[in-house]
Amino acid sequence: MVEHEDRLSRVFSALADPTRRDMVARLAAGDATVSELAAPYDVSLQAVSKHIQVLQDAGLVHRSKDAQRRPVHLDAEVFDLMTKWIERYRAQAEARYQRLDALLDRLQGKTTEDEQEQTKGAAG
Amino acid sequence: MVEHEDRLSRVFSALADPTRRDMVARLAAGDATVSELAAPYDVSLQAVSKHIQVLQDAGLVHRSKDAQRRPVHLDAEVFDLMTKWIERYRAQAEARYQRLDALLDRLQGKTTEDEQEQTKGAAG
DNA sequence: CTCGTGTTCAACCATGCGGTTGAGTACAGC
DNA sequence: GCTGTACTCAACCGCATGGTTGAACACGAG
Repeated sequence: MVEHEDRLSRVFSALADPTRRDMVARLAAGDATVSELAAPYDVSLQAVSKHIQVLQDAGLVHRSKDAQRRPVHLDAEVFDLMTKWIERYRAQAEARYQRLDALLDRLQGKTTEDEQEQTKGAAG
Repeated sequence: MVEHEDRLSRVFSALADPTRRDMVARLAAGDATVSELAAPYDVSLQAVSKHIQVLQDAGLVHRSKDAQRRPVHLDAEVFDLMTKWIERYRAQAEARYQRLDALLDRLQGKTTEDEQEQTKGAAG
């Protein structure tokens, strides 16, 4: 029913498979046909074809036509989607961590009111 | 029992679920207990508990103890793992794309026997 | 000790996914 | 027009996963 998984989910999901990640890694070095991609793995061509379909559905690659061959090309722009998501929350988490760090610093001084004078907010 | 999936696979896999991504997003704003995390979703507490387990197995979070509560804390360092992987291949792909671009510049005027339609919108 | 709260464990079910094999499609070469 | 090559489609299988419910565990408060 819920076939309409959002893009990010499809991208992460596609990259969750080691074989598919390896394919992407190799495609980063240049386009490759299905059989070329399949060569290193001990699986059927059909399985590889399916993997490519998954990558394509995630928008990570697209296939063109060259006679019987179907050269696969990496579309690296989708990476931005992930990177943005990751960076957003990492930054948030890190900022929070630093605030907490500073807060702990301040609380440390607050136990003895005298030490409040120590301005250690610049630390870090 | 191939439970020994590599780290990267577990991270990508964990983040492939929208609910789990949302949890991570909320955890970036600060720690939360299981019930707090579960509140917005229309699923059982047990389901949420399982999600947290998945995130934990991926090294994205860890749980501490506070009486009966199990505050969940985001471990954002794992993001680096992904970012590094992504950046590595994106850079490679982009470099290649630029080389190809330069090559095409040089070959300009020389048409091959098989004209390919460039449906690309070029660089964003 | 008992009770309530917060969470996990266990069993179960439906769906999805990675793999297979077998058949079908598309194209180049003889 | 056959034959071989490159690939996809379709059906099937086993297992992992996300969900459920019900029981169990851990702990603080009476």
